[in-house]
Amino acid sequence: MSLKTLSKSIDLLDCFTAEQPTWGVRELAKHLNMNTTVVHRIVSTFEQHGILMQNKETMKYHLGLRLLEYSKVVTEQLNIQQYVRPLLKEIMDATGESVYLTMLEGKVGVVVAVMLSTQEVKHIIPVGTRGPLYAGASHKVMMAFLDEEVQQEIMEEGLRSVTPETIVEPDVLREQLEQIRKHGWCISVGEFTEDVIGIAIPIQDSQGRVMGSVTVAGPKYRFSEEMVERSLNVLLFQLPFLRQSFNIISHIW
Amino acid sequence: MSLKTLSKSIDLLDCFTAEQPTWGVRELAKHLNMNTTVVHRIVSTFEQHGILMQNKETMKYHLGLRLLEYSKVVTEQLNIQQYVRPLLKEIMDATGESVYLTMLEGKVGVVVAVMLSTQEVKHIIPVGTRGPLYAGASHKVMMAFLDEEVQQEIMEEGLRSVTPETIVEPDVLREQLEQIRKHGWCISVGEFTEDVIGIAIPIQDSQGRVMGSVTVAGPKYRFSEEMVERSLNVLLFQLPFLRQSFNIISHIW
DNA sequence: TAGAGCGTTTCGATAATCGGAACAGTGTTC
DNA sequence: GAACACTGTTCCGATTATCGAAACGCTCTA
Repeated sequence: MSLKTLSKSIDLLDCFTAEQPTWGVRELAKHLNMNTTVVHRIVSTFEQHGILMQNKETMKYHLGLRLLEYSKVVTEQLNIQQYVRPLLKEIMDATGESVYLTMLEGKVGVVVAVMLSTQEVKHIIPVGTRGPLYAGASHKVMMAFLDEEVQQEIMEEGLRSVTPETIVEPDVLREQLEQIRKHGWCISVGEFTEDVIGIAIPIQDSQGRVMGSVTVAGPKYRFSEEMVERSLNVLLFQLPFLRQSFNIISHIW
Repeated sequence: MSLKTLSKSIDLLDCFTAEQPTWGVRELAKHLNMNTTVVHRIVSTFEQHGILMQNKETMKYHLGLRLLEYSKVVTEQLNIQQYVRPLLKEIMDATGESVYLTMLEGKVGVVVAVMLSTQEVKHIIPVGTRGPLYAGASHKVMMAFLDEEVQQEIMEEGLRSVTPETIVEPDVLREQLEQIRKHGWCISVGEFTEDVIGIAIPIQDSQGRVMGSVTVAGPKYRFSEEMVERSLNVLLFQLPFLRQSFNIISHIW
């Protein structure tokens, strides 16, 4: 069993998104079908701990700076600065395109580290971004190596378009996953971000379970056949080092 | 009044630090003087929401990836990428040293953006780091412009050494704050990090209230008198632009 | 094989949460 | 300028969710 009060409080916290980062008390109450008093108590408790902050002019609430500290602990624990980012940098230098480290969390992928291309035109997805496992190379390459029953569950929960290019046909997706397993890598065009190509390889632990993926991504027009092949070679060359870094991480996790 | 359950749950979350990022259920219960069952319920509720995660081998818990998303919303809201970081970059380019944007949160300072020096030897403090207002240039420069009663409260709560150089004498501190108000900037040596010089200016809103500070920091040996003066000039030159960026931010916050 | 440790579950006693109503503000409308 | 609508906030008795000792199932050590 779980704590109802805490669970509701977290649901409330989840309302604070990039799309709507500020909320009033009654506004939140309406949105969550909760009593105003209850929302107020939750919100003021969060405020006391720096997790929410109140704008004293508009009286509305927004996420607090304390959350930056939690996030700092997470990334430090992943040893991202020390182990992973140097590897991403090498891949970025060799390809010239943005590189992403994505991790598996249940049935979603989470971007945990980025190394941005130094070119003027580049692909940018911020750390912390989450998305469904069926859209985009970085996610599909993880989904392909999950148990079939989990894949089935994801498809039964419904495939929704992120972009017009997102695969929403279960049969098409199933066949693609089959191909990804066969090749050991995945290329997608515009499935998660329009006009962007992603090339991804999975990272597995010593028992062969997928933990995450590494992706090179950039604007379509820069990815000739030769460039695709080169990117893939760079990724596959770095794979053993990435695996090793992940083993260090997984000892902590 | 505040919610006891939620308050305790957040206290529990606060145990997960860089020093001790993983905890067992009974271990946490002992540390917090709480019942094991209670801790277990809190922990598993957090886990259901991705805020904590359990290592299925050691059975211990650690902070979850969901926290990265909250942090993403915070920084996006601050429009740090868009407005602030380019300014920090200019300061870094002009001085060659690491630059920090710190914000005031009650009686602590929180690092909300960094632009690291490209030199081999550099000062590094990660985003999300918190510290008392009496230690280091970035913090003292904010404290100096607070109401006197708040300053008094901070001193009454006790001044503890962060490094051997930290000012712990209330009278010395009071005089320094006086000087900072007079000059409009602050230089400190080794108060927050040993052998590191920090040069900071405050950022105030249109009503003159301190919102944060910007700091140039690097190893002591690189800061000649000339370099100190140059850094200060760079900071003061960028100040109006930084203020403007902060005004944009404060409209949202 | 016994013991000590772990995370987890159960269930009745307990105490914290809930929520309607009212308060104190601000800004808008007529 | 008074009535209204809207904020965030506080109060207090009824409600119900949380609490916690004890036990379970497991692993690891002696």
